Amino acid sequence: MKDCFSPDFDPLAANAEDARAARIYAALAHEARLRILRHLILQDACCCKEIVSTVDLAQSTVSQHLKVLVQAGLVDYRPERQSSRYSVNSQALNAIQTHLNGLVNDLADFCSGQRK
Amino acid sequence: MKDCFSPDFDPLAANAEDARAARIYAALAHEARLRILRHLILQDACCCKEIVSTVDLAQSTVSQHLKVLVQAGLVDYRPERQSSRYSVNSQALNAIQTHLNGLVNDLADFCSGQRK
DNA sequence: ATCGTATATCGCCGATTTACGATGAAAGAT
DNA sequence: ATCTTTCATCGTAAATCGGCGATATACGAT
Repeated sequence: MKDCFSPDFDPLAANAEDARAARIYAALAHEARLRILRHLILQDACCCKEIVSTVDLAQSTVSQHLKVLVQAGLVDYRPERQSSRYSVNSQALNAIQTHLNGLVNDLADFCSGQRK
Repeated sequence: MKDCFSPDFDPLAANAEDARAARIYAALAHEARLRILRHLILQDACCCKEIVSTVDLAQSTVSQHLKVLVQAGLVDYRPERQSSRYSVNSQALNAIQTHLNGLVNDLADFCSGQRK
């Protein structure tokens, strides 16, 4: 547990996790990508074409969105002979959940006046 | 609980929550705004100047970032005589946490092969 | 060898974001 | 009345995003 109340604690110190978290939040910040991600969650290891068929976007656009998700680490990519396979990276999803929980918990701690 | 396994469930149906969630994720998708938000969490009801002093950015830039957070609903804004007051909207923070939990839980349910 | 399919990438564009300095408004201080 | 402080907004420039069609690659099928 972070010691947020020690005298030299600086909540604004360069936070390496924030940089990574910001990239993941950015990947989540588009309705189409949320749809794609949810599809991948419920139907693992999809190919690009299948996703195109469920989203009203051009194939090239979907490919771009998938690339964003992959670069953020939220989705794993396995190029296959005929059709590539995309699947959710549950670790990354858990990581961003943890990051967000950290914010919310800080708030909860503050509201309850809790000290270490 | 959403019935994700009913025959006519469509995970890709237009999801009104996704639009709002995407806006909030976008607000979180910047390191400076994460810093600002964390500062507001640990030190409620800050004025703009105080935040400027903790982030290496121009006052106008900070003001813009605050505007993004306010428009996303993550931060409340109360213009004051001398110095405006910004404070975290815990409801919005909880809402986005719930949205993210929804994704993660869907994944967990899928992995465990759980059915209703 | 040619065709069809699936996919990634390129080039282009309009829109949006991010940053800054400058300016103006509101209010307290002198 | 005149400064000073605080803050939002405007204008601007650079960068990035989001979308599309076109194209290139890879491979199975004919």
